[in-house]
Amino acid sequence: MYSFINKINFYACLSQTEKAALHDCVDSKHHLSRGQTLASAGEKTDGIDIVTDGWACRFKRAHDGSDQIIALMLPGDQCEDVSPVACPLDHDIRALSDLRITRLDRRKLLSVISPDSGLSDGLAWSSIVDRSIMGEWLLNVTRRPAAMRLAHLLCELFTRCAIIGRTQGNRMHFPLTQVAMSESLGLSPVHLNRSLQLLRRQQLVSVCRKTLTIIDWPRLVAFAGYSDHYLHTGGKLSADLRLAS
Amino acid sequence: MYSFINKINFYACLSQTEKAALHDCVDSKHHLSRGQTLASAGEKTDGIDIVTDGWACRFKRAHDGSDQIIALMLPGDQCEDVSPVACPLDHDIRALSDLRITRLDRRKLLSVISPDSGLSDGLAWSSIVDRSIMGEWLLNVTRRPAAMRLAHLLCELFTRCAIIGRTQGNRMHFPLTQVAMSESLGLSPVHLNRSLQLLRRQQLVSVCRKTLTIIDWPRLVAFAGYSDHYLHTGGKLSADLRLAS
DNA sequence: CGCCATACATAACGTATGTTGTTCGGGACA
DNA sequence: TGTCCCGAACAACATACGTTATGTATGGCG
Repeated sequence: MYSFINKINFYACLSQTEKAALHDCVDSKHHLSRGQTLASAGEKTDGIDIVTDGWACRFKRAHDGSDQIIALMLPGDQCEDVSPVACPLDHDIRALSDLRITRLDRRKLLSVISPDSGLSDGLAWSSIVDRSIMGEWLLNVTRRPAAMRLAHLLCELFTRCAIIGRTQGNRMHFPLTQVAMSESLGLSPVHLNRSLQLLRRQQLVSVCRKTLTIIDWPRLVAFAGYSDHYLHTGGKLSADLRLAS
Repeated sequence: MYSFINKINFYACLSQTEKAALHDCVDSKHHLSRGQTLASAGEKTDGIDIVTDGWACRFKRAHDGSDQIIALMLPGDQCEDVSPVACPLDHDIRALSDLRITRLDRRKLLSVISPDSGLSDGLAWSSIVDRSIMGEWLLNVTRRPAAMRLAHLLCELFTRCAIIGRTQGNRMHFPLTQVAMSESLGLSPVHLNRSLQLLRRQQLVSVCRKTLTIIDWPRLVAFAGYSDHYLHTGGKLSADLRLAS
């Protein structure tokens, strides 16, 4: 829940009353273990589920049975849009690690949002950023070679973790397996492995034991051709990210 | 403008007053010719631009100078989200044909939307569908081989044109060049040409003189592994699409 | 300590797709 | 009617990435 408030607050300033109101919208809390399905295509959920701890992903199954991850969900991310309509999902959501979920009451939440408030703006921003990320992923998988693609994903994830205050210096908890990364990037697990080794050999990052360490942030950014514009950070993170080098 | 109302009305029922109110939100109208830039990355637009005639695209430039189209915009599609925040674009928008644009006043539009109205729901749906399309594109470019990818795109575009009432039987106006298609699908122009020829040889479609003709809709759908679930048509188009075979 | 499951690494080989360059045909325009 | 030019077609070649197969760590657990 605090990750969620952190994230919304990052994009638009929330008042104390709004923060309290959000807590009042909590309907229930759940735990899921790694690999479990959170929601399936076709389902309509009445509430709004928030990832409060752990990572999850949205994915689609392809004609050949392989899965493509179309979005990674970090703490603070929502499973559904905060919108008046409860739309049936067109994809599945799966836990990539053990997960804590907080379910908000959709009606209550909608009633709490007053126009021109920080909350209203923050939710709008969050939705826009989610979409921007998909656009950047589209560019990533179509135009960048494997290693660059991977580097770009790592940059994005490090930035997103910084936004919700989950980085420690140049390190962060990183529950993705190589298979999950390959499914995100449209690569085979083998080729992802090769690419990861390349980044390691170049002394750019190290990924091991569920920990991602950024060895040389400026060079990693250059290698990936990364810019955090599409995350709409507004430069608010430059200090945190400099720490990472 | 009518395409826009058509589209919103397809997803949620608009009252006569709401339709009239939308007309009142019109701020100005513009013409653009093919190739012109509608909006550039970093720009914030105060109004909401609607494509009323012609096609446009959102695209991003890659490190090697090539362009990736991340969304195709048909009549009725919006350039910006109808949200309280005017967010700087993270990509460019370009006219793929001669274009007519209608600009709505954001503040007026927002004030016209009452909660739990058809308009409110329709706009929410439209935004959800835009996002779903991106998710499907992500699957398309990463997991499907070239010809299947192309077939899938053609199915999608035919469905979207049917939604706004711009198909004639098994035909539709189709302003995309092969280069534009290749930029949408993450293929080289040459390989797109090969794929298009394959679909033609298989007697599935014919694309010529800016017209797309569906020769065999059921087989095209099967070949593409297409389902319009992600467009949330709710089966409302089955009649129109049967016409296409 | 030994068993097993899972994740990660490496190699050999095949193939889908990209690249370069050339040719062709049909509108636009003089 | 001829000329120009853009979009489309085609061929020869290059390569990045996928596939299959097998080997190596690591950690949980009785």
